[in-house]
Amino acid sequence: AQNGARQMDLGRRMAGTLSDREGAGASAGLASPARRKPHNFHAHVMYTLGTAIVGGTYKEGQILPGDSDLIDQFGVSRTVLREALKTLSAKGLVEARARVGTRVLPRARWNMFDSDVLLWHLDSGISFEFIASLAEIRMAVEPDAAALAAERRSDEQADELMGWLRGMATKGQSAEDFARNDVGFHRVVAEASGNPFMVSLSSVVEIALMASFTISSPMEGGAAFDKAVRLHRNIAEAIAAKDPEMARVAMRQAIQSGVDRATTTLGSARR
Amino acid sequence: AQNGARQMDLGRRMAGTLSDREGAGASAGLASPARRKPHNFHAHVMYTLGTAIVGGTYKEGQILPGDSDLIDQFGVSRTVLREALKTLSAKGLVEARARVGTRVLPRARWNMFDSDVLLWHLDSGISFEFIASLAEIRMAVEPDAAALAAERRSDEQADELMGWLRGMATKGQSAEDFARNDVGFHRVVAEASGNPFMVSLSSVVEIALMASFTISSPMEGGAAFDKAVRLHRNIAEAIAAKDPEMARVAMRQAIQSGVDRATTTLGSARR
DNA sequence: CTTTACAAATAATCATACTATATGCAAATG
DNA sequence: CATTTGCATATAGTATGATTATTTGTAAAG
Repeated sequence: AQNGARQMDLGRRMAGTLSDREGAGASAGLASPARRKPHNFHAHVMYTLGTAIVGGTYKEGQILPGDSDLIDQFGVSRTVLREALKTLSAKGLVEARARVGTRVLPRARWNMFDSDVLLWHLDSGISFEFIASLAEIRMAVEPDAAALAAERRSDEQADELMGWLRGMATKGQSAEDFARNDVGFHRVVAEASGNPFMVSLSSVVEIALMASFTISSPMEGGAAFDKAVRLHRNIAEAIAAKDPEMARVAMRQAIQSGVDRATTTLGSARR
Repeated sequence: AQNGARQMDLGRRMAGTLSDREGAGASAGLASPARRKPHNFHAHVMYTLGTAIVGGTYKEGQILPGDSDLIDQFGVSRTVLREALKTLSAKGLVEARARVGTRVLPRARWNMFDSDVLLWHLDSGISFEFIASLAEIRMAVEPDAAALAAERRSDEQADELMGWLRGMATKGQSAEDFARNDVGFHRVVAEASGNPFMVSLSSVVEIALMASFTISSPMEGGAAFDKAVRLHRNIAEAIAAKDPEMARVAMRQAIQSGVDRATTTLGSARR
């Protein structure tokens, strides 16, 4: 029952499916606006399955539907489906074995430092504990990164830091612009640390910051804005002065301040 | 020039290629013995390209050969090649764009916390700086993980910790067994921290520890062995006593000791 | 009860054809 | 002459059907 003159309308059928996805995927796409990644079939399947797994629709150890079922469900070819599954496998979410199917791996094997996995977590319901965990990791790594940066920074990097700081201090900018400057600042600190792992962690920090700002931006209150700028200035100055301990403390304060703001806002919104 | 009665010997040809790879891949496979992952075509292509990129054969920003070239080079089908590239893409090593090819992304976008990426780094020449970076990350995160574990551990986890410690303290075991116990110990600490990111980092720690032991195992010297066991006992006891600060300090000492041993051995071997 | 052999299910691989998309060049336009 | 527009082309993306490999459950043999 799967033959006939079907090859003729392949193009039309595919175009139609693309449009359908564009329309149906709007609800999912809204969660993260202005993502400039090209969202093709493969990305759509990956996102849907990824959020379903992270969100608990498919629990750990569970076998998710076989190839043919998923093909029907998504209306894509086996090629696309398999590439999506391979991608999920690469991120440690699933493992495919012959005769048993594709199994969801235990959370311990998920690569939490993967940007996509992180985004899926945020998209599938932002939990208080998750934000706390994010904060703990930042609190563990970034102060050390700042200290290392104070020891190893180049002059150019010190200048870059001041540039982002000036951006943050600009009055009247949008919350998104402020976040962008904040992210840039922290990325340069990571780069200046000279440690590739710290740099890799920047993508995590980036997502954490963006998530924080969707909860509460320091732009809203003038006092919070001034405080954020002042704390970041302390970091930049400590790194410029090549003072590791001061950089460590300053970074700790800046992170703590941001986390406090986000958690209190989220906490009051819960009641 | 690519037709004829080829479909007839597909099976034979594939079986032959598999055997060839098994033989030719021995040089690459030797670097990591007893890896129980099923190494299929896809894994072979991924490993070869992955190490080539990480090792600098393909530099950042460079376009790697087109699909057809790589198909010829590896003797695999388009499906396999594309799945391998998708996997590399998932790990942030490359990005494919129509009309330009598959480009190697800047190192800053590589996911350094991916087990494969990490292994490829170690396989493509172990550098002094890389080990130092690994140590810096451990030093930043694991003491905090130990402190959190001291606050949040369950009684079962405290018992588990003691179990792994007993394993480490066992006399006359192989260096590999000792490493396994060490890895288990640190993984339980991460789990007890209750932070999924710490758990995810365990795979990094695992690889770091295994790499350290290929350089120098504390099994070699009796004094080093006793010291390692003693330092780990301090951690376990601090966590059992729910003393975060003591756990933090103890973990710091244990890591420092291991790193010192590895670096001095590596340093003296260099001269 | 253990081992071995077989069968079935499922992922893995292959081959080919076609579509979508981005880049560069050329022609048209101001 | 500079700028924009359109088209050709190269490359990745997608589709489909067929075949092989591998694992596991089950049944038969010991």
